Amino acid sequence: MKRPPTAADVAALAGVSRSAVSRTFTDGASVSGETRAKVMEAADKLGYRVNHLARSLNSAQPSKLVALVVSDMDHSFRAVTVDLLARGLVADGYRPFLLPWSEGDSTKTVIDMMLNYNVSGAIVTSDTPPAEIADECARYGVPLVLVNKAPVGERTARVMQDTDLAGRLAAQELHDIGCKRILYAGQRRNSFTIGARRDAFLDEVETLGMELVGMAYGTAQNHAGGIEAAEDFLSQGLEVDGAHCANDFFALGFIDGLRRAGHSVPDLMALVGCDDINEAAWPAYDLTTLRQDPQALTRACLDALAERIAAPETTGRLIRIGVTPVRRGSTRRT
Amino acid sequence: MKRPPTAADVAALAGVSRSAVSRTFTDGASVSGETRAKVMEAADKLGYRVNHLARSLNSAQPSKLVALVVSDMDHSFRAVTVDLLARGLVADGYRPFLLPWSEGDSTKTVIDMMLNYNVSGAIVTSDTPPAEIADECARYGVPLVLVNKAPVGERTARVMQDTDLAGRLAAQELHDIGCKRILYAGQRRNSFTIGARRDAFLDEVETLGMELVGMAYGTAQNHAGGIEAAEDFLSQGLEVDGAHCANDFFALGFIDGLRRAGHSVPDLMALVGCDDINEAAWPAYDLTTLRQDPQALTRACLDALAERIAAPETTGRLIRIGVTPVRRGSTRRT
DNA sequence: GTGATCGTTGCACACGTGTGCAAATCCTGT
DNA sequence: ACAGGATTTGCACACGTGTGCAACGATCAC
Repeated sequence: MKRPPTAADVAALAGVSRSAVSRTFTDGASVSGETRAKVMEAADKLGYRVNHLARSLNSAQPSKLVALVVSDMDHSFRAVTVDLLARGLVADGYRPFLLPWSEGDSTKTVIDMMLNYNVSGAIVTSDTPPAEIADECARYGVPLVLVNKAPVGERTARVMQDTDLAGRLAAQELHDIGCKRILYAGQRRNSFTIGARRDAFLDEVETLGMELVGMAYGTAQNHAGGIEAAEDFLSQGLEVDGAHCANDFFALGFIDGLRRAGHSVPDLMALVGCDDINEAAWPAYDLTTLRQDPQALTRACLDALAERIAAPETTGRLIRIGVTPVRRGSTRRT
Repeated sequence: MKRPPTAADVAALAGVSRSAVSRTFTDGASVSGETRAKVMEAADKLGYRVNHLARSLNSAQPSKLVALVVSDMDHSFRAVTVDLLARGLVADGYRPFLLPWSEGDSTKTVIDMMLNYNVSGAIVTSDTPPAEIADECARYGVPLVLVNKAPVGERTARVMQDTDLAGRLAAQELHDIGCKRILYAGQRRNSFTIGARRDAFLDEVETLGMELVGMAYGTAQNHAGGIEAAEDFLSQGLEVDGAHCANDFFALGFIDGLRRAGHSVPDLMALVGCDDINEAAWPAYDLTTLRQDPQALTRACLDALAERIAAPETTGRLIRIGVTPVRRGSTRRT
């Protein structure tokens, strides 16, 4: 097991100085075509690759490492987002570290990781906000982009859904098909984005002259939580003709919970979710929802990160991502 | 924007040599309690963190970086696996790079990434096998673990489902409830694991005295592919009482495709999938399947990787992960 | 008190790379 | 042929860390 070849090895074989090798692999450096050719040949023969770790040691060159702090990867929308973010980062020349974090985990590991490897930036897209992480980033001057999270610190950029628009659109969808008696189903203790969306929804329900008849709760914002919420709803004996769920995953569970009791959507009530995950379009559910474009979300994150890496002193910005209603069977009157 | 503090800064503040600082943060080094205390205080005041990039430059210490090459993150099982792998790696002190790769992408980026950052190992879990990646890893001596992929090279470890067992169990599940006329639905050009499982399935179908009536194809191994396969099946006018699908995602699509035409499972035919993704348990589908434990899969990968990092010269090994039948409504006779 | 032993400390080097600076080389115009 | 400029090259240093080696001081046994 021999160690990988270094620039010095290549220089020796090519009969030039080590500087020449370095310059050959540095964009915009001054090397003659002849030397470059000799170097390339020797490098190819030896299988030489520039060691980026050593390169980034030289403080002039930034490290190109970016931390990707993620939770709830089993949520379909999250998985897609992470995939797109990683792809985008790689395409832009960055190297994404994947740092899973879930409630209860120590934040120390994540923080150590970011600072020990002096990443040049971080994107945080976990639901429950580990404020410590943001604080430490701010303290050490690591550019930070938060996705769908409450503001933390002075200089962090934030990308989030236009929750106000989303909440209002959900209410309008129900209003448009003539709903009058409305239910909201979600988690009791909501995450930041979902909470804001719910508030906008409830507000618009009132504005449009519909009546909020009740709330149904589940303990998690996923399929299982939706089933619980359906049971909660049924146990209350409410009469309702339209509902909005915290997100699509929850809505699918809600539908399954209603079905288990012999009901069906939209016969029992019209239903609007949020996110437009792939599963929402499956014929078994055919869920009306509000599309949050993962491409747009991702692009905004990458732009914001690049901007903050270029000018770390900039004060934080908030970028809102729009939503589009996607009408499907769950709001189709039969 | 000031640069992060270095060991020299800490040494100056604490009034000791830089070596003392280094030794304070190195396990098993010889430092007196008094010096250690002074160093820790100074380090804390300055907010010093050891720079792991510089540390790993010293060839004695391995880099602790691991590449995670992944495709099809939108597949639920894949997302869960990646999450568990990343968690496990972080827990074991490694740092996972997330490298998305899909068919059509250049392998150059991935290979460059691994070699430029001289990762100490890599786990590849993309479906279509980029043999080049494995070849380059072998050439440069990067320990490699392949998940559910065809063998490549001499010294790569492989972790894969016991496809033979899985295929036979699928057939037996159908046989147990009295099926006689069997259908297989999947992709025409199968991935390695799915192909092997299909072969074992077809073999066992014959052994048990059932009849293979036909095949149905879709163009992708996901929900959309399953719908296509259902249409393909219906257009052939076959009579069938049991079927096995390439994987769960595909099976859910297959069910939806049959439903769209007014049929239902298991009334039209019994159905067995494979993987046991979360969605398979959803009441709308209630799919009988073969559980592939992601925890066991992940653990095996991490162990294999650790083993190969410790002794890179070892010849490749194949670790088989068992499967367990999970009986649900799709094979329940009404 | 003295010699031996052992834990602690600092110096200096190594790791692989980028780059400022000055020397050297090449090219061009007359 | 020669001056002057433009381009290329090599030297030496910097980046932040770990560690072998020798020196140093303390402790202990006699």
